[in-house]
Amino acid sequence: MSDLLERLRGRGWRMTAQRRVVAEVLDGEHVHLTADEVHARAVAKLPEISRATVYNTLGELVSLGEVLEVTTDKRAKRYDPNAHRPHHHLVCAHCGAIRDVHPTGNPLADLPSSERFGFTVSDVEVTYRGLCPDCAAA
Amino acid sequence: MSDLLERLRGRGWRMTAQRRVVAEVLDGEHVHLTADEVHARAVAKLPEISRATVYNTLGELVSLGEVLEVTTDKRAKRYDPNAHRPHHHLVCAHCGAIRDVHPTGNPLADLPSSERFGFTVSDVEVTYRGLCPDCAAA
DNA sequence: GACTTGACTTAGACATTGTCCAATGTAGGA
DNA sequence: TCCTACATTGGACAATGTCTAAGTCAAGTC
Repeated sequence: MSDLLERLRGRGWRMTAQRRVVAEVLDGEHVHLTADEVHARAVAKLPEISRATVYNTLGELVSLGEVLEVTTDKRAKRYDPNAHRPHHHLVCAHCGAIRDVHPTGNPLADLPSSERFGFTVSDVEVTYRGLCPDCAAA
Repeated sequence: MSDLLERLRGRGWRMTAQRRVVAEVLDGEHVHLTADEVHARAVAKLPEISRATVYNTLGELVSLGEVLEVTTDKRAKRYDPNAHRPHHHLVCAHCGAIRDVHPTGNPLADLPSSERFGFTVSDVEVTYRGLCPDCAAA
């Protein structure tokens, strides 16, 4: 919970009301919010917070590795506070619903060095696509 | 080459100059173009083509399964004409360079049904991230 | 070849998402 | 308490994509 705030303080973050609110919004939610949704919820707690600050703060949280950026669709980036447990995503192609999933296997190991073209590969993002039960029924 | 045009005609596409140009641009390029880049190249061949038409046509090509939509970064969607050979992507986190890669293994098989939450999973997109040789050297 | 029709294209306004900047405010140390 | 560097603000701006009304044209029909 406020583990997050503690960690941030420990990293030399200057603690402002705005940053606390953004961290709280992410910390309290186990969903995948867009920047705008984060802003909307932050405004509910602190009406004068600006959009630029939310973007800045999200960017900083991402650089610090506290939050993951997920780009499941063409629209907005989404922010996933569940950064400390590696996982991937399952997205409904119709309604956009997102679930966290934990596949077996290790995709990084599946990329032979002959297929790496000299890149230093550090990360892999797997997005499964399909229809959620509701959309499949419709 | 004009296989693509033939297939499209066979599917009842009304063949217009604009659609032919967009199909040619994609067909001739083995790279990953953004919608705007496709538009720029289409304009070179047919100056009066409009942005809306390029977007429409790209959308149709994607629905028909002739072209893949790739969202490797927050910016623009990219269009990959290599839709008939399944592959994944390796992206440089610094300069955005993209390479097609062919990992071993089958990520779809790695998602147990207990992790599918009732979804009908039909597709998987794997994006490896890292640094390309040039950016790693810098 | 001319006609007809409905699908296609166009230009530009609009929407969404994200970035940037100069002016102002403030957290935290001295 | 005061200072100062860092953070925030608000609004302009940029990039990407969507929508619409009006005009255009491909392809079938005669």
